[in-house]
Amino acid sequence: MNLKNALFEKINFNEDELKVILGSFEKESIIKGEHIIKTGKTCDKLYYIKEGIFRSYYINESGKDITQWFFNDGKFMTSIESFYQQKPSLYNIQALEDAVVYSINRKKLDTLFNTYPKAERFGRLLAIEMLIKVSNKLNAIQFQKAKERYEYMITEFPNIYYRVPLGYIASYLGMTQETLSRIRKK
Amino acid sequence: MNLKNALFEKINFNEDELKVILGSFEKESIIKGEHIIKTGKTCDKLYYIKEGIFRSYYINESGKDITQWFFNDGKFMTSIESFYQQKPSLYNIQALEDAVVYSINRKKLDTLFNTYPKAERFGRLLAIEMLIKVSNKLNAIQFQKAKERYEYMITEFPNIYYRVPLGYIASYLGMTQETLSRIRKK
DNA sequence: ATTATTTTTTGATTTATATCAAAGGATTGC
DNA sequence: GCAATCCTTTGATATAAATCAAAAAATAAT
Repeated sequence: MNLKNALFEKINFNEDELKVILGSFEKESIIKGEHIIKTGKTCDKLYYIKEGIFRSYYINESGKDITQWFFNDGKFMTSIESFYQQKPSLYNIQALEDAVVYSINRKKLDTLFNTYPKAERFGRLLAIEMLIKVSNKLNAIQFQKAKERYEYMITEFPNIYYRVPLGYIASYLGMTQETLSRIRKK
Repeated sequence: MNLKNALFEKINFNEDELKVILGSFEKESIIKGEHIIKTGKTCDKLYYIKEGIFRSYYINESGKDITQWFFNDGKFMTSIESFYQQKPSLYNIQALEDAVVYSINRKKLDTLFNTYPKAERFGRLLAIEMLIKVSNKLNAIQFQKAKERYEYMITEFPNIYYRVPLGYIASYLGMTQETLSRIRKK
């Protein structure tokens, strides 16, 4: 899906609005393995993924790499609390495949929010959509057995689960890669 | 905190705006144990809690009562995906103490959103705030031991953890009440 | 192609927490 | 004030998943 359709899906922007909004984004190419934001830095951009897969992750106190979320094409992505509250990011975000994205910085986005109430609404709907997804993951993680968590993964990310390293999925689901490997065998 | 200050905390509404917005809310009293929304019903109201504590919960496939979230005074509360997407609620929300709330229905809120871009912005900031909190819980639940999860609870809900039944906290944290009881002993 | 590196699988053992069961405490209602 | 609920604690046992270790498979580099 392209950015225009992604915007249109939630809000009926008119042609003029679309022109300005689309014009505020810049195209970027990112190669596999590259980071768009690192822990400790303040994230200044919101991204729309045209092609590719990304993950957010952090290294915990015991040195383990923990994947927090996957972002695939057609979705918006940022280090939320860093971008919106302009404070250091707790997460790294890394491309898992060569990717093409459209980005907008905080300043330009604020201008859009101030100029077009519809843009503000789009932002609100996007936040709510993400909130519901995170809640769903929480429910899956909180009370389900390892096998059911993997089933949740397949439902939530049907286009991703077979494309990214098993270890990343395991930590995303709150289990070790050995456990996930054993589950997959069945 | 009162509703006016809660609004003012995020957005500099002017006097006229505040008057209309505050006038759109209705005061309600709810007694301990009562439900403001039940599973399967569509939630039509957003609440501001002036006094009291609430919890959202559901009964899972094996019949267990699982607390999903706690809401205390000074916070906004609703069954998010039900209220915003107008579909049946997955959760019940119940008062754990006698409570006083201010409520606004979806229709009136939409009018406010359409009339005052600042209200829309308030809605966006509220959604983001909640999103960050849910993410924090997810990180606590996903990779921490039972003891650390209880410490997260104390940090996130310093005014609640000693006021609600231990069983509710246990399921909120993804553990059994026996485990939580043993942790508390220390 | 061959080596080097990364990722996944498999096995043996340990551990945190769930489950089952029952006894104590604390509240609520009459 | 006593009975009836409800909530919390304690103990014994079971279990899902973590940990540790190493082999096998897949991918990338020379």
